[in-house]
Amino acid sequence: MPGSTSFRPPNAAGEGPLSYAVFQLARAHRGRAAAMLRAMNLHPGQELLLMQLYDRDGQTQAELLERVDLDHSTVSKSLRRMQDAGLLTREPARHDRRVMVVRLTAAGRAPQQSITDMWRTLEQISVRDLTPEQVEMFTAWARLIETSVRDHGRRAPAG
Amino acid sequence: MPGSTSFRPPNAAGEGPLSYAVFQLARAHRGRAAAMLRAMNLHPGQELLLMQLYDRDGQTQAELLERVDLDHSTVSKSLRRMQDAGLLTREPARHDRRVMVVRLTAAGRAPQQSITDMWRTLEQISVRDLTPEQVEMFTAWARLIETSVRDHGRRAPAG
DNA sequence: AACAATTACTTGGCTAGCCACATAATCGGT
DNA sequence: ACCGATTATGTGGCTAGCCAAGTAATTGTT
Repeated sequence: MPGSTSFRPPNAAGEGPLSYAVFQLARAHRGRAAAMLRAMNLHPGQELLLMQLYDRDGQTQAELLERVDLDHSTVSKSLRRMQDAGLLTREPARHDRRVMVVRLTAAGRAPQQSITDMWRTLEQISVRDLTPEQVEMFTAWARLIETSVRDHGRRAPAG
Repeated sequence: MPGSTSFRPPNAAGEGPLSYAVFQLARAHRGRAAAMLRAMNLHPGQELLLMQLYDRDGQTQAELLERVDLDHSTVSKSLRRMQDAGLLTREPARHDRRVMVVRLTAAGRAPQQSITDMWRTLEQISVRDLTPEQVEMFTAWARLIETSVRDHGRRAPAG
């Protein structure tokens, strides 16, 4: 969060107040997360991969890919850097030598608690000025909007 | 938005449901915006700089910087690429030769309407499943959360 | 069994974005 | 007038993220 002074929305943003708010909120949010992650020598995005591996170690790159929903090249490169950093190992599976099995090292398992704490802290900061009910509604609506944005262009859910 | 299939949140994300929702919403949102921008040969982020220049042409790099609240190096590099793309010109101011004055070219002014339309479209998609009242509340809360996240660590407003 | 199609992953190339450091010009105090 | 801050911008170096193209292994088809 470079400046942190409040900045004025451009005129055209008036066409999409919600969208603009989402943009700005996301940048602030990600910036705060990045700052906290830096303290534990992680880069934003890496914690999501680690969290998936905390849920189940030894996953395939393709499995991780499906769960984090990023481009496969992004995951491939991130994992390689995390491997270089000693957080995990990757080795081809026996039955299918295309597949890369990803396993946490001790160094990769170490920050689990810190990451959990980080999420909790970030959440506490975020909801500071909202009631639990408001948080509930906001979160539900955020998921709703996400679905709208994701599904756009596809067939309607059913009817 | 690579996969667009719905993916499962990792366990640790349960520590911050709102934060996780914000993360995912932002990625979907930005992805959709990026797709629309690509159609007009722009990269995400560039439209914000253009919008600022639509509001007032001939701004200083420092002025733009303050308004978009990014790192100065990011703005510097983005503007250079946009200059290379023929969207704008940069020349040192006379009275202060450190300062770079940024001006739109015809090619830079051209996509103004498209950008405005893009924002409107993105907004319509986003709010598809919400009532105007819900949109209003969501937007207000998003700004509130943004403020919390931004202000965290600074001194209280007064006392 | 041979060969095309698919799958899993890698690599190259690009932009966004950050930090840290460097440079140039202006401002301020003596 | 000098010389140390301050200001405005640039550069280098790194990661995240995308797309497009490439490689290697497995599956499917005939």
